[in-house]
Amino acid sequence: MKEIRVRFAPSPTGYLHVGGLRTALYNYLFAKKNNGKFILRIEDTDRNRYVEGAVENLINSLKWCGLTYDEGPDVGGNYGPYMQSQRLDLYKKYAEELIKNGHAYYCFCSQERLQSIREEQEKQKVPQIKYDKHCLGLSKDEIQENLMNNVPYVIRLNVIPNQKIIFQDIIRGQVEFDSINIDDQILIKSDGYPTYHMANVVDDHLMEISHVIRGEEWLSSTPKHILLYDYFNWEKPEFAHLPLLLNPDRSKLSKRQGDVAVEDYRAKGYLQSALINFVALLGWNAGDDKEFYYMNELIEKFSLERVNKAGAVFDLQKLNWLNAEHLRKIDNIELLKMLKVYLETTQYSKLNYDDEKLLSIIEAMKERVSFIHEFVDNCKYFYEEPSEYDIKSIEKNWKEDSPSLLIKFKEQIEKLNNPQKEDFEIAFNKVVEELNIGKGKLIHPLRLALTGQSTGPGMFDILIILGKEEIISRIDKAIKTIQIIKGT
RNA sequence: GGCCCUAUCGUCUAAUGGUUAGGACAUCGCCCUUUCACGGCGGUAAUAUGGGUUCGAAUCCCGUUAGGGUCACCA
Repeated sequence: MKEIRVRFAPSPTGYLHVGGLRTALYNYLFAKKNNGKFILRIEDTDRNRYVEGAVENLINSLKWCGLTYDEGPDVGGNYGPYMQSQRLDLYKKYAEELIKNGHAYYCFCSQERLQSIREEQEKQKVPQIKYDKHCLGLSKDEIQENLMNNVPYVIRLNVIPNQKIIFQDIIRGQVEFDSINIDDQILIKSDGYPTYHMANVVDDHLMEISHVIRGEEWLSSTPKHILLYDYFNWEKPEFAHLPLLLNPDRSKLSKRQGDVAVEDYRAKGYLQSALINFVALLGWNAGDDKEFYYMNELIEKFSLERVNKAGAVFDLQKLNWLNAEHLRKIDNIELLKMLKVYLETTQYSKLNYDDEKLLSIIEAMKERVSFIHEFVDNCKYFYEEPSEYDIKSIEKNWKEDSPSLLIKFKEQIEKLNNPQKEDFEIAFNKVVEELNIGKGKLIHPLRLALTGQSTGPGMFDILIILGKEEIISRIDKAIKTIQIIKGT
């Protein structure tokens, strides 16, 4: 059997789009599943859109996602170079071959003439605006003369009209087009660079790509590619056109309506395993109820036949849920490393908490967060004393006798020497029993005094993390501050 | 506008001619917990529409509607 070879072929626009990530991922999964090769090819044939550092950025995002490729610009391979801008001679050579066979021709028409053709056709309301094949009628001598005089030219595909072009798409089944609707596509631009269609077909052939897996936006240009394969007399690859990723309003996923770059999600603290899991499920499922996947499981289960036809809305809520799920599966030692990295970027970088303390924060918060940064943002009271107290909680939980209860509790704490979690528990119970009150009467104002809010981990987890001295000082401060707030 | 693709809960989807149309996210309620979260249980919620074919249609066919893609010397 022929070797499976697939490619991800982005143009370097500056970042990796999540739609591109999904395309890359499906290519990767398909290759790995079938013991094939996954190739990265950079389609940088538009000199006007050159962006400094775009390729490096793309490669970084791909690597962060764990999509390692077998061949590519920075890793090499037997089919290189993998940057189209370094393959210009090849495209030229094949275009000239097409000219010899009559399947392509030189076109010397100016932009102005093309413009006026278009306007004229628009006026006449022709169904499909097309080039009028004017230069196809040029004699050999005229062409020679133009070339000698360095008249700028492009090379166009000579499309024969009224032919049915039929191909099988793995996802969509049979798709039919009529060549009457296909323009004499430019193959080589006047700057000598190829257009997408030319470069793509030549490279896919030369690189022995077995399956072209790409976004649906390419479906309607596939007949052009089919024509090229036929005119070259080359064997065609299999095609699979993936459904699009959509905004919540069902338009094509765009920057205007949220983040589209992989690096944005990375910067916001999304885990790569969660992003991959989420994106994999946008348009594919294994046919069962499983939704939590790691990459190796995706590889095992993936098949193109189970990819959906309809576009999928990129739903942040589900991504957030998956992120939390993935986060909870990470062991605490690993979380500790991640938390320390994050802390370095915050105002608390000079706190120098020891690992034991950070580990207990992780332990206390793990079921309550969806992101690493929430080990800090959702419980700042572990890193600094509260600067304000939740007003609703004051109204609800701060009673006349709250200060005296807290003072009683504080007195018990002051007696403790190097207290452990159980000691706090004993001290707490002692106060409650002596005063013969419900636990809530003390727990609520205590939580408010120590954290400034009414929600969070168990009280004794908070106590042990804060420690004796901090508890005492926070109780003192809270009593003073809240009395003032209540007074006004 | 031409051509092409698509259409199941708000969202992601399952059901490839016979199911009380299933699951997940979100949402609502209850339980657990003297907080919150996690967890458990339950509820609301879908086959766009009109015709066929068939004993039987979400599923096959045709029309309509709606959405999307594409029609560049961009990819």
